[in-house]
Amino acid sequence: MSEHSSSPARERVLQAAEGLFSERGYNSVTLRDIADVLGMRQASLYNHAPGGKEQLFVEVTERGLNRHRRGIEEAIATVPPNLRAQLRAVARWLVSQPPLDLARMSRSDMPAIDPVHAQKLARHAYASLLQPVENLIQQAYERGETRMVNTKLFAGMFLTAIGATYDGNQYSQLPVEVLADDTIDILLDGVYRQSPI
Amino acid sequence: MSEHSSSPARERVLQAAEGLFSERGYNSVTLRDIADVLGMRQASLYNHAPGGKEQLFVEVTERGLNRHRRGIEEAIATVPPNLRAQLRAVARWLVSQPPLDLARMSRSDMPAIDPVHAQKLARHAYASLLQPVENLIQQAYERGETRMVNTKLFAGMFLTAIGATYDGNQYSQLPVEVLADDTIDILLDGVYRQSPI
DNA sequence: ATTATCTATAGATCTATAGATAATGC
DNA sequence: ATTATCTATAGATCTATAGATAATGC
Repeated sequence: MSEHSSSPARERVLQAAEGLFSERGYNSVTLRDIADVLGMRQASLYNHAPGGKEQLFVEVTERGLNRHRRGIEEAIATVPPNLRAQLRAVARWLVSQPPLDLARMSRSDMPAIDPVHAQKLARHAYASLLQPVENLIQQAYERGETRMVNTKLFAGMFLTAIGATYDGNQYSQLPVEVLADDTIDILLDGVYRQSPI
Repeated sequence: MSEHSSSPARERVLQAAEGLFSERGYNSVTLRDIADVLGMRQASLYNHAPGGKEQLFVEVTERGLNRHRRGIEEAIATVPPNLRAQLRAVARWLVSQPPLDLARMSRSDMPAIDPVHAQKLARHAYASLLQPVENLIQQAYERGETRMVNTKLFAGMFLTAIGATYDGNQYSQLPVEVLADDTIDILLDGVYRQSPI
């Protein structure tokens, strides 16, 4: 809970680590990879993270989740209480950040670290990412905007779909914001010409 | 292209390797992990895959992609030419198989192997998974079932959403088939009470 | 004085190879 | 006879620690 006024050097280390872990995952990133990005020696990282690789991962992941919680909240606050506008705002925030891969985190990263840390991160990820989106869809239902829907399922679909907006469509010319909007249109309107009730 | 009449022992090795690689990814699985599952020594794996870890990964990934191409094709062949029925059939096939994580493959697994193999696998994945789903949505559009939509985007959303059906909703009691059907309903109908044109 | 880096290296783990032994399939 | 396993081990890589040197911040 401490706000840890990181030195500039430490801040650079954390950012490099977050970028790499977020892209490739815990086991695919070595301390040497992180040091190389920074142009320093692997051993020097221990000055900033005495707990080593796992501490570094847990710390940058928690930081990232906190930033997302705030970023998502602020994104929502800037738009009217309308599901499409809210999801677009959240999506714009998400694509401005290092990639999120919840599936990889839960299948690959979490099993590699101390179960106590893993459980804490899993709860943190739920509270920071899934819960806020679940709330949006729930409130939209209460406003009468949407039909009844499994909110957890919808939140998961939204986050993984936006998180995957980067790759796969990397050759598509279109800016990620447009892809994100198209993704949201599918989630909200579906693809049928007209809803066949 | 050879159909390689694997011995039963070799077959067991490939299945164990596929299960682990598919769940955790290339870098998070060691040859010892695979050998442990089989109750044998790590060095013994080289009898079945002289090319070592990378050969094992490439081989089981290609095998898996071929199996998917066939499985998807057969799933489609069993149902009428209707998008919802087709996607449900494909989803039932997918959730019966080891998990697919295209995002992790492209961000984490591919960068870890020989670029020549990576490129080959990427094309293979496109042809076996994305292309067939793109065809379904394209044909549905031509039949007048759906509105105009970015087919690559839709195919990616469908595959990642179904692939993520396992985790996240693992506490939801509901069987994966029901979750998959709900996922498809969202992709086809959206979540709005009625499509607001 | 403290923080940030370095070099050097120990210890663990991982992939891969060599060569011996056991199991299997004509 | 061939296939499948084993033990033993080399060589590479990775994490982490110790202790020296350089940079920074009062």
